[in-house]
Amino acid sequence: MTAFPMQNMVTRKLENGARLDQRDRERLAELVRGWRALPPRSDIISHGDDPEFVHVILEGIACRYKILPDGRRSIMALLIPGDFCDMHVAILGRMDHGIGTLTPCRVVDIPRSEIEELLTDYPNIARAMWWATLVDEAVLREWLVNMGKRRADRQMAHLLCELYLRYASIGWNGDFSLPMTQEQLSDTLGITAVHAQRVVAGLRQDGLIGIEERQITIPDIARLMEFAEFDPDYLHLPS
Amino acid sequence: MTAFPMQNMVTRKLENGARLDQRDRERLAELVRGWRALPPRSDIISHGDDPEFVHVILEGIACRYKILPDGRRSIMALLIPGDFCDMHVAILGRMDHGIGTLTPCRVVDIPRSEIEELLTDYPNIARAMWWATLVDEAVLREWLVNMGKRRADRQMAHLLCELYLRYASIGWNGDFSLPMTQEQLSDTLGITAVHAQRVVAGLRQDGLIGIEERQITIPDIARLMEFAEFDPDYLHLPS
DNA sequence: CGGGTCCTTGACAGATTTCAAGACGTGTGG
DNA sequence: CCACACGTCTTGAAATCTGTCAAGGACCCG
Repeated sequence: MTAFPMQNMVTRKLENGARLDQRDRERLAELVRGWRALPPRSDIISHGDDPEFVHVILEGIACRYKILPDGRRSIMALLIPGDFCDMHVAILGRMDHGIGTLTPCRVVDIPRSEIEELLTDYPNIARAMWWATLVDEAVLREWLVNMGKRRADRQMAHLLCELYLRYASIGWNGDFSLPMTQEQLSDTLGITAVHAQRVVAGLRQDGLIGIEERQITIPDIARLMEFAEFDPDYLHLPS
Repeated sequence: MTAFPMQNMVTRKLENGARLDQRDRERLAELVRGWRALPPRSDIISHGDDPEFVHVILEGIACRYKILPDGRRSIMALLIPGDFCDMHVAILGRMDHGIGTLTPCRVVDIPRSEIEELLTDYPNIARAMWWATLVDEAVLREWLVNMGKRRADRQMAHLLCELYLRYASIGWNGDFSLPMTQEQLSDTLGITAVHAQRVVAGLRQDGLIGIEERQITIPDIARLMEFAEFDPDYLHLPS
């Protein structure tokens, strides 16, 4: 899961939500020109910030997270290439959570003024961005179901199916292999790292997932989806 | 928790998110003129619908929910007076979950065309509605943390604190008492009804909540908030 | 080599579910 | 008025899942 044509991730993602024309695509291509590289475990934006930039992931995996009073971390969203981190925080005024990298990332910082202009002058893009926000909300709802009602092994399987489809939806063409640690997965699913390891081991033993170079792979997505009772409806992808 | 000045619930709620002028208020007052009454356990809008109306709760409690393949119900949001049920589904195209009443409700149905007009001609209201959508998302994130990291008793306490503040934010002036059944609470927290009952009994024994006429009351909100480690930040209410 | 991160394993404790049964209140119909 | 059904709440005991604590191994990198 390394190099792949990254300029287009944003366009591909947004085209799932609205029809874009050539002018839209060119503007988006301009926007993501200058990027910066971030190491793992670094904050893209911190809790409490009143952000002047909108951030977009071009490569790598980041997350929304909160730290509890006792120091535990809760991951509430995974952000992959094409995802906007904090599109509409301006309306809320301040971040109520942090966003940080899990793997090495490439990130673009877009001044809020440019975004305002974008939303005004490019209605297709504006619509696509609201679509993305609403899908994020739908994903949160599904995670809530997942966490509330399913046991850890199905939960893990469900998360993997979602990521598989989300990567597919941005045109990811290589094999799926997930560069997340088991601790990161456990913070995402709301279980302990020890338990996450046992779950991974169990899924592997059942042949539902594979492990190559410490990364999870999916030998048979259909089987995994069946095990997870996965219904892709909530991702609102074009069929 | 019965009769209270209901026409203003919508205005009060939205005024937490944006400054409204007299013209905005008058338009909103017109919108919620005609309402209908719904008994408990009835759908306001069903999974899969492509809705032509936007629904607003004027009285009672409703919920977003999904039914799992095995028949269990998962409640992903509680909707109280002033809340818009399905404001922006038009962008997504179809409902990926259902919305149903938990108690008797009064609901307004607003044609989508009127909403479109509202969003165009009343920018303050449009902004307030996006604010509401983003707060809904923030609430979902907090629920995810709650469910993932806290034990059932704190979870229950946390939910009660949130509802207390949300009622306060729409100008609720009477005593807080919650007309939800323990089964409804359990579906919201992702625990079994049996366990929910034990948790409620425990909180009651510790004096953190009271029960009057089968409804939960809060004798000392400060103590309950402390127990729940509740931080109201995520509700983005004006301070 | 040393230090760090990550993965793995075992035994035990704790939280939550499951299954089963009964109590309580309310409304309906005989 | 009573009998009955129904939804809700309550309780107990056992099974199951998940967390906790503790330790060791694998791997990478300076």
